This record gives sequence, C-alpha cells and structure tokens, in this order.
Amino acid sequence: MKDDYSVKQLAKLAGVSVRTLHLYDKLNLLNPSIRTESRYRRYGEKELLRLQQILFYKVLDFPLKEIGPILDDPDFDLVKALEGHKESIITKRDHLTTLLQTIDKTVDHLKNKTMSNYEELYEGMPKEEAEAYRNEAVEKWGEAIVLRSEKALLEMPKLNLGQLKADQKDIAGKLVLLVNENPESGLVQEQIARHYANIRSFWGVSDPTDLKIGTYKGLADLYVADDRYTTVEGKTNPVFAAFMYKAMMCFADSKLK
Amino acid sequence: MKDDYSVKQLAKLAGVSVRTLHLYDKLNLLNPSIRTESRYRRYGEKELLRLQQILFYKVLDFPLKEIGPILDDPDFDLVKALEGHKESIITKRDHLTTLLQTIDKTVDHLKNKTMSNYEELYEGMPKEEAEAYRNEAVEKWGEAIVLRSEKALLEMPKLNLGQLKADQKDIAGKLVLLVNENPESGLVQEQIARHYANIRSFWGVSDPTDLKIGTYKGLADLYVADDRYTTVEGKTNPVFAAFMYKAMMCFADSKLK
DNA sequence: GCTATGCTATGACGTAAGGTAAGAGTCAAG
DNA sequence: CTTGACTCTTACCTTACGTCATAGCATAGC
Repeated sequence: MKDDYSVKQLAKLAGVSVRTLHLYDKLNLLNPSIRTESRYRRYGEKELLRLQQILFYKVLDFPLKEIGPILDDPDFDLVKALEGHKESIITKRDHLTTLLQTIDKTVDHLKNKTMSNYEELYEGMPKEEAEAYRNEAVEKWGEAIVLRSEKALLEMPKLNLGQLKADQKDIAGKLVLLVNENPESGLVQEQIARHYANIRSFWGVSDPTDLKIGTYKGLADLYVADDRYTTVEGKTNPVFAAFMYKAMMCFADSKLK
Repeated sequence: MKDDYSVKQLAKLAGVSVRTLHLYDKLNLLNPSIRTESRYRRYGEKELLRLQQILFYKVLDFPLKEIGPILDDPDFDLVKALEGHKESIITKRDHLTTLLQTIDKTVDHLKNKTMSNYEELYEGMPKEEAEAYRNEAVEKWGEAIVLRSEKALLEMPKLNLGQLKADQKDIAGKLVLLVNENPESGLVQEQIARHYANIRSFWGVSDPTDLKIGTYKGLADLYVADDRYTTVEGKTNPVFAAFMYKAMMCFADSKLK
C-alpha cells in the first residue's frame, strides 16, 4: 500500500487529466504532498481524498474558485451555498425548458414554410375580431398596403413571423412591467423603440419605409380604441392603454423633431 | 425613416453592445452595409433584420460559428439542425435535473451532520442481513478494526459517505457493463482500482493503510460467498460474482508483485 | 480657428477550465 | 548507453464577449 502517487497515477485513479492536476496545483486547489528533487509531483492519500471532494463539487457545477474556500474553511456554510446554487441551476433548467418549447414551435412552423390562409395569419383571434381588425387596418392605412402586407406575411417563412410575434409578446410583457413609470422615461422609450421596429417589420417586411411616423401615431389611437391591444392577461386594462398612447406619441414626436 | 444606423444606434435598437457588433463584423457574421471614408460602420435595414435573426439563434444557444452558415445557406437543413440541437439541450437539462437531486440529497444529509445509529449506516439492507454482514466483517478483519471503522463512519459528515456510496454504485454499474470483458483487461482493472480505493476509503477513512491487499483478497472471497454483493437489479448474478472474484484477485496480485 | 465633448476604430488583455503541443529534463529497463 | 515512458514548464487555443488604452473623427460653442 503505497501512499504515493505520480501525477499520471493519481489522474487515472480519479479519472481526470494530468493537465487538470497541473492546473489545480497552480491554483493551489490541490498541491502535491511533496516534490521530488527533480520537481516531480507526489501525492498521498490525503490528496486523493481532497481531489475526490473537489470533483464532487465540480459535478455540482461549482466554479473552481469557490471549491477551495469550501474545502479549506471548516465553518463554511455549505448548506446555504448549496441552496443558492440550487436556485441558479433551477433558473438554468427553466431557461432550457423554454428553449425547448421555442425550438419545438420553430420546427413546427418550419415544416410548413409558408402560411396557407388568412386564418393562420390572424390566428388566436376570433374570426369577427380578425375581420374587424383588418377593416380597421384598411381604414387607417388603405386597402393597398394591407393587401401587400398580408401577401408579404403569407410568403414569409413562419420562423420570422413567429419571431415577430414572440418579440411582440416580449415587448408587451416588458411594457406592462413599466406601466407605472413615466411614459417618456428612457426605460419605456427603449421598449417603445423596439415596438416601433417590430411593428414596422410586421407591416412592411420587404419595404420597411412604408410605416411612417404619422402612421405610428395613428396606431397609437388604435391602442386606445381597441381593447384587444390593451388586454393584459385576459382582461382589459385602460391604464395600460393610456400609458401606451402617451409613450407612443412621445416616441413619434421625438422622431419628428 | 433613415435606412442608416451607426454602431451605437444599431446596438441600442437590437439591445446588444457595440463591442458585439465589432465582433460580428470581424467574424463576418454581420458586416456593415458600408464604411464611411473614416471607416465608420454604417448599417441598413437589411443588417437590422439579419441581426435580429442572429439574436434569435443565439437565444437558442447556437454558437456563433454555426449561425453564419445557417443564415447564408438558403438550403441549410434548419429542421435537422434544430432537432439535433434539441437533443443536446435535453441532455443538458436532464443533467441539471440530476444535479438538483444530488444537491437535495446532499443538503438533506448535511442538515444532520453525523449519523445517529447503525441502522442508518447499514441502511437499505434488512436488519438480519446487516447483522450477518457485520459478523462476516468481524470474522474476516477482527472486531477492533470493524468497531473503529464504524466509529469513523458514524462521525463522518454524511456528505462523504453519500459520495462513497454513490461511487460504489457508479463503479458497480460500470463493472456490470464489463462483465463480458476479460477480468484482467485494462478497462476492468481500471474500475477495480477505483473499487479498491473506494473500499479502502470506506473501511479506513482516518487511516487508509488498514486495508491491506491481503484483506482485499479476502473481500474477493466475500463477493462470491455473499449474494448481496453480486445482486444486479434485484436478482442474483453468479456470473458477475465469478467475474468480480477474478478481477479483484488479478488486481491484488498485480499490486503484490 | 480652437477646443470640449462624444462617438468611433483598432488592438490587446482577461475571463473558465482545461486541451494540445513544444522543448527539455528524468527514470527505469534492456 | 540508448530507448521509451514519464514529467517538467511555458505558452497558445477555445467562447463570446467586457474592459480598457490609444488615437482618429465629428460637431457645437466660443
């Protein structure tokens, strides 16, 4: 029973690379028990056990910098560290779950590259509402542009459309959180800028110059006139409507001056 | 509506940093539409849209190197890429889930630093078996060492014990897969080496020199004598028993020579 | 025209956890 | 004494940027 391992032996025992041991040595995370006169590293049982501890925390995704203190400080509050760590892992996992959903949707869309009918374009709204929505759009912007927009949208890969819609949701979500802020504040205007860019993309993919600032102001009116735009989590929110109106008007004015 | 953005403007619009745009330019992922005579970057609507595409794939965790080809090659099989990507994300997520379980167990153990009784030490085995197990150990190694080992184990933070047990499971699992290999082969002996180290830790934390190679050979006998050691997924496996015996004896002999 | 301020460009260093390689020294066996 | 296996240190490469540092441009006020 030799209480004495070379780098390679220890590496093999613990299932890590020699380089890793070199690194841990340099980081003072795991120093060899001694060095031979030719500077060869020699490790003992104590080091083997410590290495196993290190690898345990590594499995838990702790950064190396944190593992040293954990092992060296006997009073370290490991439970708290683990609980905190757990939170971040949960966050990561949830993020991945969201990604999976996004991918699924995207793949779903991609499998049928272009949309086949208007119903899908206005999906998620009842038919009468879709009709009313379209009529409003025609009234505001004229039939020609609406027709061209619909054509562009129909020929657009679903991916982009999905992205636009996802962006819309994201923007709306962020704006809802800001509803108590000043509509002219930077935070709000930042999102409004995104909103503007998004709307512009939505209504004029091939020629974004079609959405003039004036038209955007018109859209602000719509936001107040049409409940659908200002419905948050299933119920109408007039406060949000007013907020959006002010924010959009402010944005449009700042663009004009 | 100016079809013309500076780095800063575009960065703000898309919610990225200027540095990011510089980087994308260098990577030829997103080049400016033109450069002014003083080499200032100028971007148009086309670049804005492309940037949004890039960010979409980035959200999906695609490395930048893969995003370029996706956008540039119209024949790129996006669906296949996404499906493959999905697999890796699922793997990652499952990994995180495992981590969470490990953390939970660890925290659970840590909250009661030392074990309170022998039952927990031999947890998972029926009492009579535990008794028989202990008697066998006493017979083989003497009462003194068993008592001392138990004491050491009882005073050991559960964390380590859990780790040892987990390692045991892991080692056993790997060995089961190798049962058709030559017991003297490198693959097998590698795991046996781990097994040896683990057993040594288990029976002599404070003084690992207590497990002599001879004792390990004795343990090899036990593996054949005791069904419990060679039970795989609920049922006894004599083939595995013989395999372990050979592998352990080989290991011990190679250590002695 | 001069300057203060702000935007921009390029280059280089740092990050986490090692992989990989280069060049040189060391050790045990034949 | 040579060969092959092992080890040493140094150092560059990876991802996707952040953070300076230095210097060139642009614009508004004086």
